[in-house]
Amino acid sequence: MATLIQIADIAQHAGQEVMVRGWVYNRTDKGRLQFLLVRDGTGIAQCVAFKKELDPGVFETITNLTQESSVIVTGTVRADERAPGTPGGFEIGITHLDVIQLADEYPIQPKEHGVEFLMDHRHLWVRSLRQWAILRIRATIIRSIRNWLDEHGYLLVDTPILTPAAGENTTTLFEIDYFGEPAYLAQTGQLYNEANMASFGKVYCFGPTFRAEKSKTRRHLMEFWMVEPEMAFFSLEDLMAMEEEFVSAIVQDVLAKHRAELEILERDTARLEAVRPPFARISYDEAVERLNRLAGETDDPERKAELAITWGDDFGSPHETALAEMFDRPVFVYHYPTAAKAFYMQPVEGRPEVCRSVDLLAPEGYGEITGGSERIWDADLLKQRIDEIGINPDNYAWYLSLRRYGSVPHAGFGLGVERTVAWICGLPHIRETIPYARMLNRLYP
RNA sequence: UCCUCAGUAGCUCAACGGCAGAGCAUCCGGCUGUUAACCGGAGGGUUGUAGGUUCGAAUCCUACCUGAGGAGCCA
Repeated sequence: MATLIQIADIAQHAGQEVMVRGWVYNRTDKGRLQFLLVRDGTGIAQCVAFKKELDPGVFETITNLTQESSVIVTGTVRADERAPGTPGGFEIGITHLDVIQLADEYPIQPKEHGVEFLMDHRHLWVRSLRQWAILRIRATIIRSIRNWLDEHGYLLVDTPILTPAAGENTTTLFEIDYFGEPAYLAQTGQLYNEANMASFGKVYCFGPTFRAEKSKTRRHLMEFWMVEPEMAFFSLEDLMAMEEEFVSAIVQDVLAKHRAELEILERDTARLEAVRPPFARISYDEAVERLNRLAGETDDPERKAELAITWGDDFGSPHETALAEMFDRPVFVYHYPTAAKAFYMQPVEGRPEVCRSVDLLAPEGYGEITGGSERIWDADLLKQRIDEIGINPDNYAWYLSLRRYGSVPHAGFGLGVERTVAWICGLPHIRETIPYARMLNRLYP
């Protein structure tokens, strides 16, 4: 009796009679010889059918198989270095095959397609080898994030998705009708995290966040996943020390578990091996200097204009890319101008024009993957900042009150999962890092 | 929102003012080691939409729609 196996484990079954349940990834018709590539979710295996070795009806069935038909294959595993697949090197000599459903003509072929077509067929595209590799790595990244935090004393405390008021910026909120009242999809769990950290010390929230920004770039989604740790008694220096350990652990975990997937994606893993503490730390002041020095050194006027920056401006993506290229691993940029950052960030002592904030820029042009800060913990200062930027303090009454009941210095940050996946996988666009991307012009499927 | 580019067969593209084409996919035939197999044959089109210029428009012009790349904003 054939043993049901997973293709990932095919090497352990050499010489055995096995059964594989899955989908026909591709078929090559050589007349009296048929090659099937069958996927089962764990991998892809080549299955070979010789006409003279099979019942004529079964062989006929195989020659009529269409791409993505669902099948149960029975056969004998043998090592063969010619056999393609994942893991590959082994193939199944078919002795029997049952068709569960003969697939209609499948729209996605094993060849190049346009982006729009693939995104319209995302529900099928996720079956493709590249997408399979990416989404498996995504799952590991998420698991790795949670494992690291859970093992280091951080408590998962969920924050609401339906919220009564703005987290940061009212123009980028999705508004919904909450029984006649306006409500908004959360764009951060941070304010709630600040309440929760006073109960548990070190907390994190992890869920989808929503931003109605009309941005149309390779690094933006309307719905994306973010993990946000928040820690009591943490300074900016503590935050950077924690972040570099955390991010390095995620990268090293993916390297340890997904060599095959990274190879499918043709990722240069040497760049990932380098991601270990310590990461470089440069101040915003120094970053501006470095950028202007670089702009001064270049002869290309277009490039010069792109890199030049006046103190006080936030970095654009050419700036982030140029800064990140100066280092072989992620780099921290800290003490941003207060005016360019959110209202709740702690000003630097004696220099209130900059704040105790830090962004982590990924290498290879992947830009900002985390953003964090020390939070203002003094009640009067926080109230003053809220008044300065002109938001309604009534909406923040509970948040402000946290500063009256045992307020402590604290800090936290948010890490964008999709940007992290794009960086680790070496993808040019964030749309492939999430199963069903929600973008400016994309809500289907 | 701005700038640039592109929409032609199911898919990827060619034809750039004068007969609407190819490869892949599909269907039929051939092939016992294919790696996006190969060889022969067949079917498949309101050239994004609307208007204009012209004897004649896929091709030139205008508007709109859709998408891509970049910018801004951000994780």
